Amino acid sequence: MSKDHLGELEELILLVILKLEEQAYGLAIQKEIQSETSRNVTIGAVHGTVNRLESKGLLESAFGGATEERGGRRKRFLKITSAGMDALRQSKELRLGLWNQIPSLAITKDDTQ
Amino acid sequence: MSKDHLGELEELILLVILKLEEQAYGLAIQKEIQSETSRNVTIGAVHGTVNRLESKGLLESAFGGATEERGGRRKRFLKITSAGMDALRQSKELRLGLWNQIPSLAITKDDTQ
DNA sequence: AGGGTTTGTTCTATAAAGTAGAATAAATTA
DNA sequence: TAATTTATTCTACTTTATAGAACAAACCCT
Repeated sequence: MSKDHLGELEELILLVILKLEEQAYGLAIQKEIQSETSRNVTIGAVHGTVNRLESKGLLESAFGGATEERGGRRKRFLKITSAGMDALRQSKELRLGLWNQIPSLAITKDDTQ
Repeated sequence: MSKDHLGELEELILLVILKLEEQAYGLAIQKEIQSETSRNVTIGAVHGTVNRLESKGLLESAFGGATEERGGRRKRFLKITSAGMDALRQSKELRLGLWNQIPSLAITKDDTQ
């Protein structure tokens, strides 16, 4: 079927949310993208994309409690759904499949952990 | 710096062009995407993206000669530039880096050729 | 309580990327 | 030169991504 693939920023944000685990919220995502890719994505772009992903059912959000002994508004924490994980895995399979058909991009043992 | 990343379809098309080697042109790309991903991208989408990639210097195009003993218009063959290869490699490094920080997505020897 | 500071999300406008398919063009065959 | 085949180009539209200012909610201090 068509139209189930992730946009480029959508995929990046899902991956960063997984990496951040319990500390995944808008500003943290923005900072993580900056440090991981030297790319300056604005906070509006992050939240806009997060909202889109939530409406597609690929992630869920919930506001954290107040009083973490700091000032500032409550954080909106993000969590990947199983549909979100499926989308990420599908994207990974697609790329691995193509890379491995192209000698100069194929995965080798150097790429493993 | 910012703004050097590939769109989702841009990356897919570059990879397919590499795979198709000397037979990379619009219709062949469309068919390859269909068979590789079960995704129906229209021919207009393919050429639009190819044009954008060419104007960014990530690929080059040249019309094939006539007379291949068939009917039909000349093919516009596509070839990745070194800047295009760099962009693909950078995209690969970014994903490998993130996947390998996420246990359930990390690359294992099963993913190698 | 009121004002200031910090931390974070929401909102509005625009640009870029992707979708869709009809129109058109160039080649061969008859 | 008309019909057929193969392929690109064109036009309009939708979805994604970019940008940053405006706004909100928590804390601290006096």
